[in-house]
Amino acid sequence: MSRRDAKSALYEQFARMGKGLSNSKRLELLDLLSQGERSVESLASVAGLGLSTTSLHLQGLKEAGLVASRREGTFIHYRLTGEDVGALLAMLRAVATTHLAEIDRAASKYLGGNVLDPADEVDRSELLQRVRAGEVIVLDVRPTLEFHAGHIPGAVSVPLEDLEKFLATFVNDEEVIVYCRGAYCVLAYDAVRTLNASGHRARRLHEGMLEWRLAGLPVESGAA
Amino acid sequence: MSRRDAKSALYEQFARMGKGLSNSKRLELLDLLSQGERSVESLASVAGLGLSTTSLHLQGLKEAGLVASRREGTFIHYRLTGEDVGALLAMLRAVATTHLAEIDRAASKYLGGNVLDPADEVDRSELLQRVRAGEVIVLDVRPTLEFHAGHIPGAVSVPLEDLEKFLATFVNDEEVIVYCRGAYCVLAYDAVRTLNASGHRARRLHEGMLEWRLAGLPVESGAA
DNA sequence: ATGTTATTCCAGTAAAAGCGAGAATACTGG
DNA sequence: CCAGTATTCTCGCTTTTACTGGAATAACAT
Repeated sequence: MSRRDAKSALYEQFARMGKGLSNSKRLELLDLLSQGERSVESLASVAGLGLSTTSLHLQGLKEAGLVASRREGTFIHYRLTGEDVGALLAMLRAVATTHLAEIDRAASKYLGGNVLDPADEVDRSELLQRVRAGEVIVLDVRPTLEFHAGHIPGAVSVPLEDLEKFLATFVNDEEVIVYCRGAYCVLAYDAVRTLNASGHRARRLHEGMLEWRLAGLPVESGAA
Repeated sequence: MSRRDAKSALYEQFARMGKGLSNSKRLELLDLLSQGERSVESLASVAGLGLSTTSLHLQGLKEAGLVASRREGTFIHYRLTGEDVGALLAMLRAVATTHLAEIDRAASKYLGGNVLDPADEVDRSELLQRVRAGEVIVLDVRPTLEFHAGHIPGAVSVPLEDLEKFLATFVNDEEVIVYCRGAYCVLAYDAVRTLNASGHRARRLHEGMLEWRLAGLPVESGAA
Protein backbone atom coordinates (compact mmCIF):
# COMPACT_ATOMS: atom_id res chain seq x y z
CA MET A 1 0.00 0.00 0.00
CA SER A 2 1.41 3.36 -1.03
CA ARG A 3 1.82 6.34 1.21
CA ARG A 4 -1.02 8.04 -0.65
CA ASP A 5 -3.37 5.13 -0.11
CA ALA A 6 -2.48 4.89 3.56
CA LYS A 7 -3.15 8.59 3.94
CA SER A 8 -6.47 8.28 2.13
CA ALA A 9 -7.42 5.35 4.32
CA LEU A 10 -6.75 7.40 7.43
CA TYR A 11 -8.74 10.40 6.27
CA GLU A 12 -11.49 8.03 5.18
CA GLN A 13 -11.81 7.08 8.80
CA PHE A 14 -12.17 10.67 9.95
CA ALA A 15 -14.71 11.19 7.19
CA ARG A 16 -16.77 8.34 8.62
CA MET A 17 -17.49 10.48 11.63
CA GLY A 18 -18.01 13.52 9.43
CA LYS A 19 -20.69 11.64 7.51
CA GLY A 20 -22.56 11.19 10.75
CA LEU A 21 -22.82 14.96 11.01
CA SER A 22 -23.74 15.55 7.40
CA ASN A 23 -27.48 15.08 7.50
CA SER A 24 -30.06 17.23 9.22
CA LYS A 25 -32.08 14.32 10.56
CA ARG A 26 -29.01 12.72 12.05
CA LEU A 27 -28.17 15.99 13.73
CA GLU A 28 -31.68 16.11 15.17
CA LEU A 29 -31.21 12.61 16.52
CA LEU A 30 -27.86 13.49 18.06
CA ASP A 31 -29.44 16.56 19.59
CA LEU A 32 -32.12 14.45 21.24
CA LEU A 33 -29.57 11.90 22.39
CA SER A 34 -27.51 14.65 23.99
CA GLN A 35 -30.22 14.71 26.67
CA GLY A 36 -29.89 11.05 27.52
CA GLU A 37 -30.58 7.68 25.96
CA ARG A 38 -33.76 7.00 24.01
CA SER A 39 -35.50 4.19 22.19
CA VAL A 40 -35.76 4.06 18.41
CA GLU A 41 -39.50 4.61 18.33
CA SER A 42 -39.30 7.59 20.66
CA LEU A 43 -36.62 9.16 18.50
CA ALA A 44 -38.59 8.52 15.33
CA SER A 45 -41.72 10.19 16.59
CA VAL A 46 -39.98 13.29 17.93
CA ALA A 47 -37.82 13.68 14.83
CA GLY A 48 -40.77 13.09 12.53
CA LEU A 49 -39.18 10.20 10.71
CA GLY A 50 -40.28 6.76 9.65
CA LEU A 51 -39.17 3.90 11.84
CA SER A 52 -37.00 2.17 9.32
CA THR A 53 -35.41 5.46 8.34
CA THR A 54 -34.68 6.25 11.96
CA SER A 55 -33.21 2.82 12.51
CA LEU A 56 -31.04 3.28 9.45
CA HIS A 57 -29.79 6.66 10.59
CA LEU A 58 -29.01 5.27 14.00
CA GLN A 59 -27.00 2.49 12.44
CA GLY A 60 -25.22 5.11 10.39
CA LEU A 61 -24.41 7.02 13.55
CA LYS A 62 -23.21 3.86 15.20
CA GLU A 63 -20.99 3.15 12.22
CA ALA A 64 -19.66 6.67 12.65
CA GLY A 65 -18.79 5.97 16.28
CA LEU A 66 -21.13 8.68 17.51
CA VAL A 67 -23.72 6.51 19.23
CA ALA A 68 -23.93 3.14 20.95
CA SER A 69 -26.90 0.97 21.80
CA ARG A 70 -28.07 -1.17 24.64
CA ARG A 71 -30.87 -3.70 24.68
CA GLU A 72 -33.47 -3.71 27.44
CA GLY A 73 -36.22 -6.24 26.84
CA THR A 74 -37.73 -5.51 23.47
CA PHE A 75 -36.43 -1.95 23.49
CA ILE A 76 -33.10 -0.82 22.20
CA HIS A 77 -31.79 2.33 23.78
CA TYR A 78 -29.34 4.49 21.88
CA ARG A 79 -26.96 6.93 23.53
CA LEU A 80 -24.02 9.14 22.57
CA THR A 81 -20.71 7.32 22.87
CA GLY A 82 -19.34 10.02 25.13
CA GLU A 83 -19.43 13.52 26.49
CA ASP A 84 -17.04 14.52 23.72
CA VAL A 85 -19.66 13.77 21.10
CA GLY A 86 -21.92 16.34 22.73
CA ALA A 87 -19.03 18.77 22.72
CA LEU A 88 -18.45 18.13 19.03
CA LEU A 89 -22.11 18.75 18.30
CA ALA A 90 -22.07 21.98 20.28
CA MET A 91 -18.95 23.16 18.51
CA LEU A 92 -20.37 22.33 15.09
CA ARG A 93 -23.40 24.44 15.94
CA ALA A 94 -21.25 27.28 17.22
CA VAL A 95 -18.95 27.34 14.21
CA ALA A 96 -21.89 27.05 11.82
CA THR A 97 -23.64 29.93 13.55
CA THR A 98 -20.56 32.08 13.20
CA HIS A 99 -19.98 31.41 9.52
CA LEU A 100 -23.38 30.76 8.01
CA ALA A 101 -25.57 33.84 7.96
CA GLU A 102 -28.64 31.80 7.08
CA ILE A 103 -28.65 30.24 10.52
CA ASP A 104 -29.74 33.41 12.25
CA ARG A 105 -32.66 33.69 9.88
CA ALA A 106 -33.65 30.05 10.16
CA ALA A 107 -33.29 30.22 13.93
CA SER A 108 -35.54 33.21 14.37
CA LYS A 109 -38.15 31.63 12.11
CA TYR A 110 -38.09 28.54 14.27
CA LEU A 111 -37.63 30.00 17.71
CA GLY A 112 -39.86 32.97 17.04
CA GLY A 113 -39.33 36.69 17.08
CA ASN A 114 -36.51 38.44 18.83
CA VAL A 115 -34.26 35.51 19.48
CA LEU A 116 -31.19 37.62 19.64
CA ASP A 117 -32.28 39.94 22.41
CA PRO A 118 -29.76 39.09 25.11
CA ALA A 119 -31.74 40.96 27.75
CA ASP A 120 -33.92 37.89 28.18
CA GLU A 121 -30.97 35.60 28.79
CA VAL A 122 -29.25 34.61 32.00
CA ASP A 123 -25.78 33.17 31.87
CA ARG A 124 -24.77 29.99 33.66
CA SER A 125 -22.82 31.60 36.47
CA GLU A 126 -25.64 34.02 37.26
CA LEU A 127 -28.13 31.18 37.41
CA LEU A 128 -25.88 29.11 39.65
CA GLN A 129 -25.34 31.96 42.05
CA ARG A 130 -28.96 33.07 42.25
CA VAL A 131 -30.45 29.63 42.58
CA ARG A 132 -28.06 28.94 45.44
CA ALA A 133 -29.16 32.17 47.09
CA GLY A 134 -32.76 31.06 46.61
CA GLU A 135 -33.58 34.22 44.67
CA VAL A 136 -35.10 32.56 41.63
CA ILE A 137 -37.16 29.61 40.52
CA VAL A 138 -35.56 27.46 37.84
CA LEU A 139 -37.92 25.69 35.45
CA ASP A 140 -36.89 22.71 33.35
CA VAL A 141 -39.41 22.56 30.51
CA ARG A 142 -38.12 19.39 28.81
CA PRO A 143 -40.10 16.16 28.84
CA THR A 144 -40.01 14.37 32.17
CA LEU A 145 -37.70 11.59 31.05
CA GLU A 146 -35.02 14.02 29.99
CA PHE A 147 -35.32 15.80 33.31
CA HIS A 148 -34.76 12.51 35.11
CA ALA A 149 -31.72 11.75 32.97
CA GLY A 150 -30.05 14.89 34.29
CA HIS A 151 -31.02 18.40 35.33
CA ILE A 152 -29.77 21.49 37.08
CA PRO A 153 -29.87 20.96 40.86
CA GLY A 154 -32.84 22.76 42.33
CA ALA A 155 -34.75 22.95 39.06
CA VAL A 156 -38.44 22.11 38.92
CA SER A 157 -39.66 19.86 36.13
CA VAL A 158 -42.54 21.42 34.22
CA PRO A 159 -42.74 19.95 30.73
CA LEU A 160 -43.83 22.64 28.31
CA GLU A 161 -47.19 20.96 27.73
CA ASP A 162 -47.96 21.18 31.45
CA LEU A 163 -46.97 24.82 31.76
CA GLU A 164 -50.49 26.25 31.62
CA LYS A 165 -51.62 23.87 34.34
CA PHE A 166 -48.58 24.80 36.42
CA LEU A 167 -49.30 28.49 36.00
CA ALA A 168 -52.77 28.08 37.42
CA THR A 169 -51.26 27.19 40.79
CA PHE A 170 -48.24 29.47 40.55
CA VAL A 171 -48.97 32.66 42.46
CA ASN A 172 -45.39 33.42 43.39
CA ASP A 173 -43.90 36.58 41.89
CA GLU A 174 -40.28 35.51 42.11
CA GLU A 175 -38.29 35.69 38.92
CA VAL A 176 -38.31 32.52 36.85
CA ILE A 177 -35.40 31.19 34.81
CA VAL A 178 -36.31 28.65 32.15
CA TYR A 179 -34.07 26.22 30.33
CA CYS A 180 -34.34 23.25 28.02
CA ARG A 181 -32.03 21.13 25.86
CA GLY A 182 -29.51 23.49 24.38
CA ALA A 183 -28.69 26.43 22.18
CA TYR A 184 -31.42 25.99 19.58
CA CYS A 185 -34.09 24.25 21.62
CA VAL A 186 -37.46 25.89 21.19
CA LEU A 187 -39.09 24.83 24.46
CA ALA A 188 -37.62 27.50 26.70
CA TYR A 189 -38.35 30.23 24.17
CA ASP A 190 -42.00 29.22 24.12
CA ALA A 191 -42.14 28.94 27.88
CA VAL A 192 -40.66 32.39 28.45
CA ARG A 193 -43.22 33.90 26.10
CA THR A 194 -46.06 32.14 27.89
CA LEU A 195 -44.78 33.18 31.30
CA ASN A 196 -44.31 36.79 30.29
CA ALA A 197 -47.75 36.87 28.69
CA SER A 198 -49.29 35.87 32.00
CA GLY A 199 -47.47 38.59 33.88
CA HIS A 200 -44.48 36.74 35.30
CA ARG A 201 -40.88 37.86 35.15
CA ALA A 202 -39.20 35.11 33.17
CA ARG A 203 -35.89 34.82 31.39
CA ARG A 204 -34.18 32.04 29.51
CA LEU A 205 -30.90 30.42 30.51
CA HIS A 206 -28.29 31.01 27.81
CA GLU A 207 -28.13 27.79 25.76
CA GLY A 208 -29.29 24.82 27.84
CA MET A 209 -28.62 21.50 29.53
CA LEU A 210 -26.07 20.23 26.99
CA GLU A 211 -23.84 23.24 27.38
CA TRP A 212 -24.39 23.33 31.15
CA ARG A 213 -23.09 19.80 31.43
CA LEU A 214 -20.19 20.50 29.08
CA ALA A 215 -19.23 23.47 31.23
CA GLY A 216 -18.69 20.99 34.03
CA LEU A 217 -21.43 22.44 36.21
CA PRO A 218 -23.31 20.25 38.69
CA VAL A 219 -25.96 17.91 37.32
CA GLU A 220 -28.51 16.01 39.34
CA SER A 221 -30.37 12.96 38.12
CA GLY A 222 -33.47 11.04 39.08
CA ALA A 223 -36.66 12.68 40.32
CA ALA A 224 -36.42 16.19 41.75
CA MET B 1 -44.39 27.23 7.39
CA SER B 2 -44.97 24.71 10.15
CA ARG B 3 -42.89 24.32 13.27
CA ARG B 4 -41.54 21.04 11.91
CA ASP B 5 -40.48 22.64 8.65
CA ALA B 6 -38.83 25.53 10.42
CA LYS B 7 -36.95 23.09 12.62
CA SER B 8 -35.87 21.05 9.61
CA ALA B 9 -34.73 24.19 7.86
CA LEU B 10 -32.56 25.11 10.83
CA TYR B 11 -30.97 21.69 11.12
CA GLU B 12 -30.48 21.68 7.37
CA GLN B 13 -28.23 24.67 7.87
CA PHE B 14 -26.12 22.91 10.49
CA ALA B 15 -25.94 19.91 8.18
CA ARG B 16 -24.49 22.15 5.47
CA MET B 17 -21.39 22.50 7.55
CA GLY B 18 -21.46 18.83 8.46
CA LYS B 19 -21.41 17.95 4.77
CA GLY B 20 -18.17 19.86 4.46
CA LEU B 21 -16.63 17.40 6.92
CA SER B 22 -18.13 14.29 5.39
CA ASN B 23 -15.58 13.48 2.71
CA SER B 24 -12.00 12.39 3.14
CA LYS B 25 -10.64 14.60 0.39
CA ARG B 26 -12.34 17.64 1.82
CA LEU B 27 -10.81 16.85 5.19
CA GLU B 28 -7.40 16.63 3.56
CA LEU B 29 -7.96 20.02 2.01
CA LEU B 30 -9.04 21.53 5.31
CA ASP B 31 -6.01 20.02 6.95
CA LEU B 32 -3.72 21.69 4.42
CA LEU B 33 -5.57 24.97 4.76
CA SER B 34 -5.14 24.85 8.52
CA GLN B 35 -1.50 25.75 7.85
CA GLY B 36 -2.33 28.87 5.87
CA GLU B 37 -3.91 29.88 2.60
CA ARG B 38 -3.13 28.03 -0.62
CA SER B 39 -3.97 28.14 -4.30
CA VAL B 40 -6.22 25.59 -5.96
CA GLU B 41 -3.48 24.00 -8.00
CA SER B 42 -1.18 23.63 -5.00
CA LEU B 43 -3.97 21.97 -3.03
CA ALA B 44 -4.81 19.65 -5.91
CA SER B 45 -1.28 18.39 -6.32
CA VAL B 46 -0.69 17.76 -2.61
CA ALA B 47 -4.07 16.10 -2.14
CA GLY B 48 -3.65 14.01 -5.29
CA LEU B 49 -6.86 15.20 -6.89
CA GLY B 50 -7.81 16.46 -10.30
CA LEU B 51 -8.06 20.18 -10.68
CA SER B 52 -11.75 20.28 -11.41
CA THR B 53 -12.50 17.97 -8.51
CA THR B 54 -10.44 20.11 -6.17
CA SER B 55 -12.19 23.21 -7.35
CA LEU B 56 -15.55 21.56 -6.79
CA HIS B 57 -14.62 20.46 -3.27
CA LEU B 58 -13.41 23.94 -2.45
CA GLN B 59 -16.68 25.38 -3.61
CA GLY B 60 -18.44 22.83 -1.46
CA LEU B 61 -16.38 23.92 1.51
CA LYS B 62 -17.15 27.53 0.75
CA GLU B 63 -20.84 26.71 0.61
CA ALA B 64 -20.39 25.05 3.99
CA GLY B 65 -18.90 28.24 5.42
CA LEU B 66 -15.61 26.51 6.21
CA VAL B 67 -13.38 28.29 3.72
CA ALA B 68 -13.20 31.64 1.95
CA SER B 69 -11.25 32.74 -1.08
CA ARG B 70 -9.27 35.72 -2.20
CA ARG B 71 -8.07 36.55 -5.67
CA GLU B 72 -4.49 37.61 -6.30
CA GLY B 73 -3.69 38.03 -9.95
CA THR B 74 -4.59 34.85 -11.72
CA PHE B 75 -4.38 32.85 -8.49
CA ILE B 76 -7.20 32.26 -6.11
CA HIS B 77 -6.12 31.62 -2.56
CA TYR B 78 -8.38 29.66 -0.26
CA ARG B 79 -8.22 29.88 3.51
CA LEU B 80 -10.22 28.70 6.53
CA THR B 81 -12.91 31.16 7.53
CA GLY B 82 -11.58 31.31 11.06
CA GLU B 83 -9.56 29.83 13.86
CA ASP B 84 -12.69 28.07 15.05
CA VAL B 85 -12.76 25.97 11.88
CA GLY B 86 -9.33 24.64 12.77
CA ALA B 87 -10.60 23.91 16.25
CA LEU B 88 -13.58 22.03 14.83
CA LEU B 89 -11.29 19.99 12.64
CA ALA B 90 -9.03 19.16 15.56
CA MET B 91 -11.99 18.16 17.69
CA LEU B 92 -13.43 15.96 14.97
CA ARG B 93 -10.11 14.18 14.77
CA ALA B 94 -9.89 13.81 18.51
CA VAL B 95 -13.41 12.46 18.91
CA ALA B 96 -12.98 10.13 15.95
CA THR B 97 -9.73 8.82 17.39
CA THR B 98 -11.45 8.10 20.69
CA HIS B 99 -14.42 6.27 19.24
CA LEU B 100 -13.19 4.60 16.07
CA ALA B 101 -10.73 1.82 16.72
CA GLU B 102 -9.80 1.63 13.04
CA ILE B 103 -8.09 4.99 13.27
CA ASP B 104 -5.20 3.69 15.35
CA ARG B 105 -4.59 0.99 12.80
CA ALA B 106 -4.87 3.30 9.80
CA ALA B 107 -2.65 5.83 11.56
CA SER B 108 0.15 3.42 12.30
CA LYS B 109 0.02 2.14 8.72
CA TYR B 110 0.40 5.70 7.48
CA LEU B 111 2.76 7.16 10.05
CA GLY B 112 4.79 4.03 10.37
CA GLY B 113 5.68 1.77 13.23
CA ASN B 114 5.29 2.64 16.87
CA VAL B 115 3.20 5.72 16.58
CA LEU B 116 1.77 5.35 20.01
CA ASP B 117 5.03 5.36 21.92
CA PRO B 118 4.72 8.53 23.96
CA ALA B 119 8.37 8.43 24.98
CA ASP B 120 9.24 10.06 21.67
CA GLU B 121 6.87 12.96 22.22
CA VAL B 122 7.41 16.30 23.86
CA ASP B 123 4.44 18.29 25.04
CA ARG B 124 3.90 21.93 24.20
CA SER B 125 4.83 23.37 27.57
CA GLU B 126 8.06 21.39 27.71
CA LEU B 127 9.03 22.61 24.27
CA LEU B 128 8.23 26.20 25.14
CA GLN B 129 10.26 26.09 28.30
CA ARG B 130 13.29 24.36 26.83
CA VAL B 131 13.48 26.40 23.67
CA ARG B 132 13.44 29.54 25.79
CA ALA B 133 16.24 28.13 27.87
CA GLY B 134 18.15 27.41 24.66
CA GLU B 135 18.44 23.74 25.54
CA VAL B 136 17.03 22.31 22.31
CA ILE B 137 16.86 22.90 18.62
CA VAL B 138 13.36 23.05 17.18
CA LEU B 139 12.93 21.89 13.59
CA ASP B 140 9.94 22.80 11.46
CA VAL B 141 9.84 20.21 8.68
CA ARG B 142 6.86 21.60 6.76
CA PRO B 143 7.27 23.17 3.31
CA THR B 144 8.78 26.63 3.41
CA LEU B 145 5.57 28.45 2.58
CA GLU B 146 3.77 26.97 5.53
CA PHE B 147 6.67 27.89 7.79
CA HIS B 148 6.39 31.48 6.61
CA ALA B 149 2.65 31.52 7.24
CA GLY B 150 3.29 30.83 10.91
CA HIS B 151 5.75 28.87 13.04
CA ILE B 152 6.96 28.36 16.57
CA PRO B 153 9.29 31.23 17.56
CA GLY B 154 12.87 30.07 17.44
CA ALA B 155 12.17 27.14 15.12
CA VAL B 156 14.40 26.45 12.15
CA SER B 157 12.78 25.71 8.80
CA VAL B 158 14.07 22.48 7.32
CA PRO B 159 11.51 21.06 4.88
CA LEU B 160 11.58 17.29 5.09
CA GLU B 161 13.03 16.97 1.59
CA ASP B 162 16.02 19.09 2.66
CA LEU B 163 16.66 17.16 5.85
CA GLU B 164 19.51 14.99 4.50
CA LYS B 165 21.28 18.07 3.21
CA PHE B 166 20.77 19.78 6.55
CA LEU B 167 22.16 16.80 8.42
CA ALA B 168 25.39 16.97 6.45
CA THR B 169 26.20 20.29 8.08
CA PHE B 170 24.66 19.54 11.45
CA VAL B 171 27.37 18.49 13.85
CA ASN B 172 25.69 19.72 17.01
CA ASP B 173 24.65 17.05 19.50
CA GLU B 174 21.92 19.04 21.20
CA GLU B 175 18.54 17.39 21.38
CA VAL B 176 16.24 18.12 18.46
CA ILE B 177 12.46 18.57 18.66
CA VAL B 178 10.61 18.19 15.38
CA TYR B 179 7.12 19.31 14.49
CA CYS B 180 4.90 19.67 11.46
CA ARG B 181 1.24 20.36 10.69
CA GLY B 182 -0.72 18.57 13.33
CA ALA B 183 -1.81 15.38 15.02
CA TYR B 184 -1.67 13.06 12.01
CA CYS B 185 0.94 14.78 9.90
CA VAL B 186 3.55 12.32 8.69
CA LEU B 187 6.45 14.72 8.16
CA ALA B 188 7.69 14.89 11.72
CA TYR B 189 7.45 11.12 12.16
CA ASP B 190 9.65 10.63 9.11
CA ALA B 191 12.07 13.30 10.25
CA VAL B 192 12.47 11.83 13.73
CA ARG B 193 13.24 8.44 12.23
CA THR B 194 15.83 9.94 9.90
CA LEU B 195 17.43 11.92 12.70
CA ASN B 196 17.58 8.97 15.05
CA ALA B 197 19.00 6.77 12.31
CA SER B 198 21.89 9.17 11.89
CA GLY B 199 22.64 9.19 15.57
CA HIS B 200 20.89 12.31 16.77
CA ARG B 201 18.61 12.58 19.77
CA ALA B 202 15.29 13.63 18.26
CA ARG B 203 11.73 13.66 19.51
CA ARG B 204 8.49 14.82 18.04
CA LEU B 205 6.32 17.60 19.40
CA HIS B 206 2.95 16.22 20.46
CA GLU B 207 0.52 17.06 17.65
CA GLY B 208 1.73 20.08 15.68
CA MET B 209 1.31 23.64 14.50
CA LEU B 210 -2.49 23.58 14.32
CA GLU B 211 -2.87 22.54 17.93
CA TRP B 212 -0.05 24.83 19.03
CA ARG B 213 -1.87 27.80 17.60
CA LEU B 214 -5.20 26.68 19.03
CA ALA B 215 -3.59 26.42 22.46
CA GLY B 216 -2.95 30.15 22.19
CA LEU B 217 0.83 29.77 22.22
CA PRO B 218 3.06 32.31 20.47
CA VAL B 219 3.32 32.13 16.70
CA GLU B 220 5.82 33.96 14.54
CA SER B 221 5.38 34.59 10.84
CA GLY B 222 7.58 35.57 7.94
CA ALA B 223 11.12 34.30 7.45
CA ALA B 224 12.95 32.93 10.48
C1' DA C 1 -45.78 -22.77 21.52
C1' DT C 2 -48.11 -18.32 20.11
C1' DG C 3 -49.13 -13.76 19.72
C1' DT C 4 -47.23 -9.08 20.72
C1' DT C 5 -44.17 -5.44 20.40
C1' DA C 6 -39.83 -3.04 19.10
C1' DT C 7 -36.50 -3.15 15.91
C1' DT C 8 -33.94 -4.45 11.91
C1' DC C 9 -33.43 -6.24 7.26
C1' DC C 10 -34.68 -6.07 2.35
C1' DA C 11 -35.80 -4.66 -2.12
C1' DG C 12 -36.77 -0.75 -5.01
C1' DT C 13 -36.67 4.13 -6.35
C1' DA C 14 -35.40 8.81 -6.71
C1' DA C 15 -32.01 12.12 -5.79
C1' DA C 16 -27.38 13.59 -4.87
C1' DA C 17 -22.35 13.18 -4.67
C1' DG C 18 -17.80 12.20 -6.59
C1' DC C 19 -14.91 12.21 -10.37
C1' DG C 20 -12.19 13.18 -14.77
C1' DA C 21 -11.73 15.41 -19.34
C1' DG C 22 -12.18 19.10 -21.98
C1' DA C 23 -14.50 23.71 -23.00
C1' DA C 24 -15.24 28.23 -21.17
C1' DT C 25 -13.98 32.18 -18.20
C1' DA C 26 -11.16 35.67 -15.72
C1' DC C 27 -7.33 37.94 -15.06
C1' DT C 28 -2.27 39.28 -16.33
C1' DG C 29 1.50 41.00 -18.97
C1' DG C 30 3.19 42.11 -23.07
C1' DC D 1 -5.93 43.46 -28.19
C1' DC D 2 -3.78 38.87 -27.73
C1' DA D 3 -1.43 34.98 -25.79
C1' DG D 4 -0.81 32.64 -21.43
C1' DT D 5 -2.18 30.86 -17.05
C1' DA D 6 -5.24 29.67 -13.06
C1' DT D 7 -9.61 28.46 -12.16
C1' DT D 8 -14.32 27.24 -12.91
C1' DC D 9 -18.10 25.25 -15.59
C1' DT D 10 -20.31 21.51 -18.21
C1' DC D 11 -20.98 16.95 -19.43
C1' DG D 12 -21.33 12.25 -18.88
C1' DC D 13 -20.68 8.28 -15.86
C1' DT D 14 -20.65 5.57 -11.63
C1' DT D 15 -21.39 5.21 -6.77
C1' DT D 16 -23.65 6.45 -2.69
C1' DT D 17 -27.45 8.28 0.09
C1' DA D 18 -32.22 8.95 1.76
C1' DC D 19 -36.33 7.07 2.15
C1' DT D 20 -40.56 3.85 2.01
C1' DG D 21 -43.44 -0.15 2.84
C1' DG D 22 -43.45 -4.62 3.92
C1' DA D 23 -41.13 -9.02 5.50
C1' DA D 24 -38.12 -10.98 8.95
C1' DT D 25 -36.10 -11.12 13.95
C1' DA D 26 -35.63 -10.93 18.78
C1' DA D 27 -37.29 -10.75 23.31
C1' DC D 28 -41.24 -11.10 26.14
C1' DA D 29 -45.94 -12.52 28.19
C1' DT D 30 -49.40 -15.60 28.29
